Amino acid sequence: MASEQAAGTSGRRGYHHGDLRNALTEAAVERARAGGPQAIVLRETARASGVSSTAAYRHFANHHELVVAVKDRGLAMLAATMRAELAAGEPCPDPGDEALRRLRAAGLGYVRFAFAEPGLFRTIFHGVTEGDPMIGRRQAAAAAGDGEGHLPGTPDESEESYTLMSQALDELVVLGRLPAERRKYSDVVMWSAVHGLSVLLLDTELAHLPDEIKADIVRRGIDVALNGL
Amino acid sequence: MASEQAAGTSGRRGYHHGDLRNALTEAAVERARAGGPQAIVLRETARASGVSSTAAYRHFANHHELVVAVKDRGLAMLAATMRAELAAGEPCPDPGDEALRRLRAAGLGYVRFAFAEPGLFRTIFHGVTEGDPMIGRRQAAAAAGDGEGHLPGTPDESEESYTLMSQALDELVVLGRLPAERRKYSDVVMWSAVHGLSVLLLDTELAHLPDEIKADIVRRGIDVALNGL
DNA sequence: ATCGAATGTGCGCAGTGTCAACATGGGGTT
DNA sequence: AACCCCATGTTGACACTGCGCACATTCGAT
Repeated sequence: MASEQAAGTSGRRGYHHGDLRNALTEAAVERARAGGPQAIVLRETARASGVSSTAAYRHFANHHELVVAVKDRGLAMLAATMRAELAAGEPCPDPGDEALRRLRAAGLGYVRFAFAEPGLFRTIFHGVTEGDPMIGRRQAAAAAGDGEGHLPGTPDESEESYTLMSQALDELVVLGRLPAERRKYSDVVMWSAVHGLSVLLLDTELAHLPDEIKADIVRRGIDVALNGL
Repeated sequence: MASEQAAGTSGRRGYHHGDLRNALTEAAVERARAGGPQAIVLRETARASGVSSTAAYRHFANHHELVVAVKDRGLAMLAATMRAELAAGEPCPDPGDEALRRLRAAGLGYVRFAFAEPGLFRTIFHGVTEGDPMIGRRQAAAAAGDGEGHLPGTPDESEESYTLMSQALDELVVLGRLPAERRKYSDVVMWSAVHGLSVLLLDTELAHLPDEIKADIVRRGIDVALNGL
């Protein structure tokens, strides 16, 4: 049969695609962006890549792994958005102010991403019920308190979005803007604050509020968290 | 045919069930408790109620409405848990302290419910993409600022869990423990704080942390929010 | 007693995730 | 350069889902 498939992103020259795993992931990401995690359907993703449904099983053990691949991309984009937000504002002269600015910017970037890519954001935090979103790599060898700031069982490496906020907090401690005793769970609390804001303003009655008000709420929420710390 | 179905919860005497809507909802709630929103599958729910799949469509327009019914039950249970938490601690003599205690208890109850019923909690906040969790009743007739505390587009009536926190905040203002200017988005911020904590400690690497540490984090998170307000 | 509206049943359709058996051809070995 | 292996794709099928349609049963007003 000579049916040249309309090769979407990366062409397929012959029987073998050459880069199917990527093509599938990208197609899945596109679906997730448009319709959230539920929109990631393996068969259609394969179809969109001009390939048979079962071909996907050569690159993903099952549907869930496809979703995980999308999550990873989403996480990367989240981190990118946060980094962009960091780079956007101009640095403050005082190192303490600068660290605080970075922390605030990181949080703002987090929420901004959620608003800009709700489908991906929802996909990142979805379908747990047995180990998922940032869960997975490395068992929680959790024996409490390693004395330092980081608590065990935390998504350190490989979770840039988390790291960005955590580092800013470390700086604040070094610069004396945050008492060391209060450092302990600050990263999680900060993360939880911006995450809560994102989810509520996205998946709740509050989603109907006009954008300006949402922005006010986000500002207020972040300020409250920073003050409280 | 004389096949007496093993009528699960509420018996079915004959051809007509008598209370199918409730039976279906309860069965669905049970599935959701065990497996989250994804576990709510219409056909099986009908099967569990000893009834044909399509019978469900006499009581729910579609699968989504079944899920909504479960959400409503979940919301009610959430409120109940929060109320229980309020009643648990003994009231403080000073009215200001008491209001603060209530606010903290409400937040704690929220998180406690999330931990106690993760399946229901996840179901409550799930599958949006077009109007859902507390969204739905009444369009956001949102014209900003009615001057008073409540902002338009907020789940006031019918959302007891929200009301509990909101009322405590109102009391704090009346008792002079919270400046009126800062009242404005405090309810949303408080809600978002406890929601963020719940989600992260439930659906994230952090879920692997030992319970005591989670409890510490929750305490810290709530304290930060209260301080920040 | 009768008849219409609720309510429940069976069957079928489209679509999904997944498996097993088979086809293809690119790359390393000779 | 010829050869064969095995990673990669393909077809077909199974079990399951949500949902619509036509039909059966029964409850409650008349």
